[in-house]
Amino acid sequence: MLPKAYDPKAVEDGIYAMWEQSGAFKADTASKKEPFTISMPPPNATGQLHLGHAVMLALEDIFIRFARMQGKEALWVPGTDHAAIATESVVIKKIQQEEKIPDPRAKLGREELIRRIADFVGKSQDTIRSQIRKMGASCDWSRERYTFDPALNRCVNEVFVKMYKDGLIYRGHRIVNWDPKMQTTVADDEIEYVEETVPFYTFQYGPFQISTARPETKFGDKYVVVHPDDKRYKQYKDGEQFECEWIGGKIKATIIKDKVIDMEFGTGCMTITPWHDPVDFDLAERHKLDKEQIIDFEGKLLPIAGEFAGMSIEEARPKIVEKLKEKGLFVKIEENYVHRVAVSYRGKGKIEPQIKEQWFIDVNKPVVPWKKKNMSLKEVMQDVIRSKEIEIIPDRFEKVYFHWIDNLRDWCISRQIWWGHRVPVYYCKKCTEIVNGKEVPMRLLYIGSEPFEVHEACGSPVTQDPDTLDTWFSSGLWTWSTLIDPALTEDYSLDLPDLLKKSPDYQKFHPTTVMETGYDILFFWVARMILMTTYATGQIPFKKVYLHGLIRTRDGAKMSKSHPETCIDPLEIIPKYGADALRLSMIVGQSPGNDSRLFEEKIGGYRNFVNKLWNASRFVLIQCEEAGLQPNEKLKIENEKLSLADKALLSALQDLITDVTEGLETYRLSEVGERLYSFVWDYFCDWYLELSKGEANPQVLIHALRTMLQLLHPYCPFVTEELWKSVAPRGATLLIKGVWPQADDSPKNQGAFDQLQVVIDVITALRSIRAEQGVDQGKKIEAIIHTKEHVKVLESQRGHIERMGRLEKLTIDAKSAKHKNAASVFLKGVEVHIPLEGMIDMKAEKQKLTKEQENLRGFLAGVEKKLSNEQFIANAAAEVVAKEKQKLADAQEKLRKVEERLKLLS
RNA sequence: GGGUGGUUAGCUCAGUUGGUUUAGAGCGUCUGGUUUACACCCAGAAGGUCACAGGUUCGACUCCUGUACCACCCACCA
Repeated sequence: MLPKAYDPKAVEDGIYAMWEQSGAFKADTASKKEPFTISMPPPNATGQLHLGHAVMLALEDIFIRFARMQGKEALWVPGTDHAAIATESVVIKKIQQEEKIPDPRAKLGREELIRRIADFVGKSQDTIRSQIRKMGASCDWSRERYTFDPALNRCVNEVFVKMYKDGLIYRGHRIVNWDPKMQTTVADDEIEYVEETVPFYTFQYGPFQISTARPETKFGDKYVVVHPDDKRYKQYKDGEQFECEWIGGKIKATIIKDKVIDMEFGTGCMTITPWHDPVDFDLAERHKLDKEQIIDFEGKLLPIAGEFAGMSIEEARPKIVEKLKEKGLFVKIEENYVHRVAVSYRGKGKIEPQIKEQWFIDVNKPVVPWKKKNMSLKEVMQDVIRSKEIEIIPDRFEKVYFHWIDNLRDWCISRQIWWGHRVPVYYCKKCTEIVNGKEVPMRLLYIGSEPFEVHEACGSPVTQDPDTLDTWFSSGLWTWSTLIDPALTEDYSLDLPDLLKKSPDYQKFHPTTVMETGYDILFFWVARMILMTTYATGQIPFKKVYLHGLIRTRDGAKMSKSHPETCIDPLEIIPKYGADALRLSMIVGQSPGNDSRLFEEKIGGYRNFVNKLWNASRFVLIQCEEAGLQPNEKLKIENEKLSLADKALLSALQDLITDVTEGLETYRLSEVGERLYSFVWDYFCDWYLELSKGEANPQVLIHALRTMLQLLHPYCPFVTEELWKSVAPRGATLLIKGVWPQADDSPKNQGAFDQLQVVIDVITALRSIRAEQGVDQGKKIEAIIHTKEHVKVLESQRGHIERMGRLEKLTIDAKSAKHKNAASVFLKGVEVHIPLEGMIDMKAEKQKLTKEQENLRGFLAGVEKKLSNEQFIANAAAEVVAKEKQKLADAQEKLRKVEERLKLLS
C-alpha cells in the first residue's frame, strides 16, 4: 500500500535512474517515426542552474514528453556552452582572489590559463548535468554536446572559412567597444548602460562654445561640427578653417556641417573624437577626417595629451579642467548632468570605444543563395520570419525582431580573450609581403579548418591568429553542429556539405521542431542561429520559437543572488517540494513572453496538488482492493452497469483528452495545466470520488486514474510514473514510453453528461433558494430554475435536508407531478425529483427570454451580413467561413428554442 | 526620441479570432466540519463599475482612438 503522503525526495532520483536505464531518452535515428527535435539552450558551463534554466527545462520537457507519448521520435539534445568571455572572467576573478595573482593572463600565459579554465568548466559541467537530472529533464544524454567539443570546433572553422571565401567575413579597422578591464572587444548587444551623474563642462573653442562630459578625450579635437540649418552659425562655411587656443596650445580647426547635430542640445555645436566615439567615427568616415588615438588600450592617456600622458582618465579629468580654467577657456559647469555610461554586460568594466583591427561578418552583402536568389544575411533573416517558415510565439516578438534587424550592423566576431574558438587563420612568422608598395610581415598565409603548422615554402613555423571568436558564433550553429557525426569531423577531406549529408542525425532530426528560450536572448542567440544556420546549411534551424518570460521574485525584482530572502533557488526547492511541484508552479498561470513572479507559497500549492493526486490514487487502490479488482487488470467497462455519474465521468474524460491534446499541440501550456488541475481536484476528487463512496465502480476508477496519469505525465513526470507502477495494465511499458490517450477510446456519453448537468444546476439552484427563502423542513419552495438547455419550473411543497457523509441530502417532493413527469436522480448525495411543468414568476422569465431573443436576432443579422460579404468570403480561410456558418446554425437553433419557450410561457 | 507589454477580487495571475462567463483560478480572509484517500483535507461564504474617457456594435474584459501610471527593449544626444 502507498504511504499516506507523497515524498518526492524518496522517489525522484530512483525514477530518473530508471528512465535513463530504460533507454527512454534515447532517440533512434533509424526510426521511421516522425521526428520531433529540441536543442536544449546550453547553460553556461560556469556554475549553477538557476530558475531561468529550470523554467526552460520544464517547458521543453513537457514538449518532449508529449511528443514522445504521441509516438513521435523525440530527440532532446542537451549540452553546455563554453561562454567565452563570461567563463574567462569568472576564472580570472577566482584566480585573482584565491591565489592573489593580480594579472593571471600575464603570469600564467595562454596555455596554462586555458588549462585552468578547462578544469573549472569540467567540474561545473558535472554539477549542471546532475541538476538537469533533478528537474526530470528527459534529454538524450548519449548525444550531449559542448560548444567547445572538437567536432563543434570543426564546424566553427568550416563556417568561418566558407564565409571568408564568400566574402562575408572581412577584416577591418573599425570602432569597437573596448573593455580595458577584460582587454577585449565586446559586442554591441553585450553592453548595458548605467546612469551616472557627472559634471558637464562648457569650454571656449575659438568662436564656438562646446560642451562635454569627457574633457580628457578632447586633446586631438580639430573639427567642430554644426548643423547645416543652424542660423546661429550661418556665417561659417563647411570646411572653413580657423586657428584657436586649445589645451596643448594653438591648433588649426576645421568647421564641418552635418545633420547629426541636434540644434536644441547645448550650444548646438560640438568637437569630435573619432577614435573614441562611434558617432564621431561615422561622421569622420563620411567626411574623410583624420582620426587620432587619445587613450590607450589600458585606459591611460597617450603622449598626445602632453603633460597628462600616462594618467588614467579619472586622474586626468579634473586636472585638464583646471588647465583650461587657467587658460581662460572655461565657460561653465553643470553639476548634475545625467549621462549614460556603457558597461560590459559580463565583466562590468567601463567600455572605451577604440579603433581596432577586427574580424567582421558583413550582413548586407547579397551573396547568400536563398530561394533561387542571392540575398544578404539580413534579408534571409527577414525572409524566414516573413514567410512564416519560422513562427515566433508570442508573435509580437516578430516585430521586435524585424526592428532589430533593421538596425543591425556588421557583426564584430573577434575577441581578444583566450577562452574560445580561435580564428582559423595562420601567418608565417618569417615571410613578408608587399602591401601598397611597402614590405610588411605576411598578413595571411592560410585560412582553413585543418590545423596548420609549417609554411612549406620557407620551412618556418606558422602562427595562428591570436583572437578568438565571439561565443555566439559557435552557439549560432548549435541546432545542427550538435547533430553532426563527431567521427566525420576528423576527416579533413570532407567539406561542410559532406559533413551534413553524411551525418544521419542531421538528416533525420534537422530542422529542429521548436526552440524554447527566454525572450531576453532573442537577439543574442535566436537571431544568430537563424543567420548562421540558414547560411551554413540552407535550412532553417527550427520551425517554432517559443519565448518564455523572466521569472521574478514576489516583489517583481529580478532573481539574483543579491536578494537571498526573496530569491528562489531550484536546488533548495526540489528537495523540499519536489520537482513536479516546482515545474507546475512555473508553468501554470504563466503566458509566453510575459514575466511572472514566483514565491514559495505558490510552489506549496502545487505540492498540495501532487499530494492530492497521490491520495486519490491511494483511495482508488483501496476501493479496488475492497471490490476484489486487481488494479493492473485489463479493464472491461460494461455500459449497462454504469451509473449516470460513471457515464458523466467517462464523457468528461473524453473532453479532457481532447482539450489537453489540442492545448499542448498549440503550446497553450498554462491553460492545459489549469484544466488538468481542476479536473483532478474539483471534478474527480471532490465530486466523483465522493460519490463513489456510495457505490464505487472500480473499473471506471482505474480507467480514469490511468488516463489522468497519462495526461499529467508531461507536467509532473515523477509522481505520475511512480503511481503508474501501481495501476499500469499488465505488460504496459513505463509511463514515459507509454501512449497518449485517444479521445475515442471509450464510448461517448454526452447525453448522460447533459442530463447530469441539468441535475447539477437544479441542485445549485435549490441551494440558493434554500438560503434565500430560509427553507427548512416542511416549507414550500417556489422558484424557476435555469439550466443550460432547459427552463425548468419547479414547485415543491416539501423538502428536507439531512447530512449524509460529507455531502448533504436534500429531498424535495413534487406537489403535482407525483413523480409522473419528473426525473428522479440520486446525485452528489442528493435525491431530487424534478417536475417538468408548473409555473411561477413568469414575468421575470419572460423578460429574460425576450432580451435573449433580441440579442440572438441581432447576432444572426450580424453573422448573415458577414457571410453575405463577398470580400470576407474571398479572403477568409475555408474553416473560418465554416465556423461562421456553424455559429449561424447554432444561433438559429437557439433562437428557435427561445421562441418555443416564450410561446410556452404565454 | 522610437517601440512593445501590462493595468481584471486583499495578493499572484488566467481569460484562444467580440456572444452560454449574471467575469475565473490559486493563495489569503471569514463560517462550519476529523466524514470509507488526503488538515499538503472537506462543505460553504464574502470579495471585481475587468485603469480612465470616448467610439464601433444588437452585444465589448475582448476591437478602435485618446489619457494616466508601471515595466521592459531599441536609438548616435556631444
